[in-house]
Amino acid sequence: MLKIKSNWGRSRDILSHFHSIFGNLFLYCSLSGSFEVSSASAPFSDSLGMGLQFRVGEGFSIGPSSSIVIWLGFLNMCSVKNDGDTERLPKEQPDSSPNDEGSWSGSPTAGEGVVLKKGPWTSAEDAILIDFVKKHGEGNWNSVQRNTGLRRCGKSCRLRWANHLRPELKKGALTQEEEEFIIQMHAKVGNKWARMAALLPGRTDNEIKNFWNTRIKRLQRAGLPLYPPSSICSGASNENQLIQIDSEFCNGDIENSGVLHEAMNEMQEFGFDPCKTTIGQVSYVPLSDIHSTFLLSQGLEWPYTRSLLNQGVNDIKRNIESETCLPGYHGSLGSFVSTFKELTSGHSESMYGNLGLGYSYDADPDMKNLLSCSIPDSHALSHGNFSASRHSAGTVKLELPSLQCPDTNYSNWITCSDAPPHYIHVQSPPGNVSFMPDCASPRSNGLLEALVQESQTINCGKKQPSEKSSCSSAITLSDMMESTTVNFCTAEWEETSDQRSPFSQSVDEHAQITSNSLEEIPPTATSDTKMVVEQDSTISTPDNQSSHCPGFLRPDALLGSNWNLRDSRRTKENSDSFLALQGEDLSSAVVSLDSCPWNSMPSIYQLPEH
DNA sequence: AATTCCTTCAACCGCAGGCGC
DNA sequence: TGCGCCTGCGGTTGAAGGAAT
Repeated sequence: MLKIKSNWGRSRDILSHFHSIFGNLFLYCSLSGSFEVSSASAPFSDSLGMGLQFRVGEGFSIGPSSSIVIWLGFLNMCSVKNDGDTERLPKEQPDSSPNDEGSWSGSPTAGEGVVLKKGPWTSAEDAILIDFVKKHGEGNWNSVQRNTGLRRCGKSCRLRWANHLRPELKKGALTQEEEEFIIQMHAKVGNKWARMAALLPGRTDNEIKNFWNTRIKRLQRAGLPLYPPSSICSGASNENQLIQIDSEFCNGDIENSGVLHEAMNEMQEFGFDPCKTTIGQVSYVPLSDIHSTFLLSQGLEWPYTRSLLNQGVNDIKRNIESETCLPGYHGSLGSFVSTFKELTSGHSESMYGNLGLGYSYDADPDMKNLLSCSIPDSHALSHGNFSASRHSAGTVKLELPSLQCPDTNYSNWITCSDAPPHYIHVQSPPGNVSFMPDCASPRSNGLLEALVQESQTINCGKKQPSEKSSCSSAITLSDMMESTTVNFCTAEWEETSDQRSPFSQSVDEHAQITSNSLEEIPPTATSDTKMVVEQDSTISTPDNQSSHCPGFLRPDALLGSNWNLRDSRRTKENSDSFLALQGEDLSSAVVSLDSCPWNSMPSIYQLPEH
């Protein structure tokens, strides 16, 4: 960008000089923003709005006494309009302007064979785009190239406008409040950058994404948790609301859940004030993550510390012993959450800890199982950071931690109510989920590696110095990939005499959690851990076995858990009845956690075809 | 001062959904 | 229903600049 301040005569000389240097370029004079014209003669007086363009060396005139301050950008690739006449000039060949910013080679071509430019935008291009948007509004981006000659594809124009040229954009670094908001939002919605950006006026999804990626790299390196406990806590501070929402969900009236809609609307319309608002004040807490969020809100550490979790288990066991079922568990997840909160309330202090990356392989099967049960749909969930926001066929995409499935179809995760005896009803999200080796591919963004690394870090931190040496080599990614298949819930309605709908009975009638069952969770070792994903199927539980899990499991909650579920069977009629109940193609699973032959689950590589 | 490493961020890419024909 | 176009989203890349050596 050159600044030329001159009277007209000198300006013309200068422009001619540029012309001699750059050839038959187009010089673009933006009259917006930094461009200023102190005076101009008649021919240009009506062009003082936007996008004054002229061609070097051609007959333009301006009053000889005019003094112009011109910010010049060079636009050597497109034809420009001149006094309303669109002039299509012979194409400037890229190789004729090797010094031009951006790239030409391999660029896509527009309809007229115009080679589109790639690479950084020039201010001249910006001005053209701004001009176009001012005249035509946003949208119709592909017409930018057609109407202005700007040799940028529509997507590029849209991106440039959205990320850089929009007048409402905030410049500068994110504020502390905005960063906190992003962290909390990420804990809730995962990598939904656009959604976050919509709630952060003046910020772009790209900006937020870059912030997050930078942040996780930094924290990864430092071995710090991704989610500060305070962030998570505030993210679910309104427990009552969560439970209320949850209860309504559990009543099955999802679509008409006023609370849900209210919460959703509130989230979308609450007019987030980055200076004042924290996400904790927002009641947007999708059901699918209520439990995990709640648990995390208790500062529940993940990996859960053995002491805490043992304590929690013991508490639950005591309650189980006295009541057989979880007290207060009346078919509502929220109720269970309340129960769990009560059970763990005395230990919340010890719960506060590492909420971030860190799935501990320091197996404590009891607790992991327990807590896996408690977190039905969590991105951060099991390991604090795994997430699977997209369930593409056959694979789980390991995206960075969030506590929530962003595209949660809330109806997909209704659990707990009206399940038959000894069953835990689980609905898995659409699409099969598996844990495939490609998770460790470079495309996986290194998250798995990060996870492993984090776990090592944490484990090392917990161990005595003498143990650290072994710690570092305790788990490697390859180890994990080779030895770990994670069994997801595969379930089927047991062929019981009761052929009623699985939903015809309430959980509080049937959910039975016994201390015995808790103790029956097999000891685990990483090498034995398996992940199996099946969909639209159920796992049966022998009647003489009680489920360990109080009703809300979901597959990815088991990621990294040490559960190995017994072989599964499918009962079509039960599955069909479930689907009929749901009225949509949802996966369902009834999971029972009996004393299954833990190693009999098929690995994900042996998934039966559905 | 030169080089390497690291961080940041703008921009590209592929994909998916919506829409009109 | 299929196709093409447009738009939006999320993942990824690579250039630029700063920090470290």
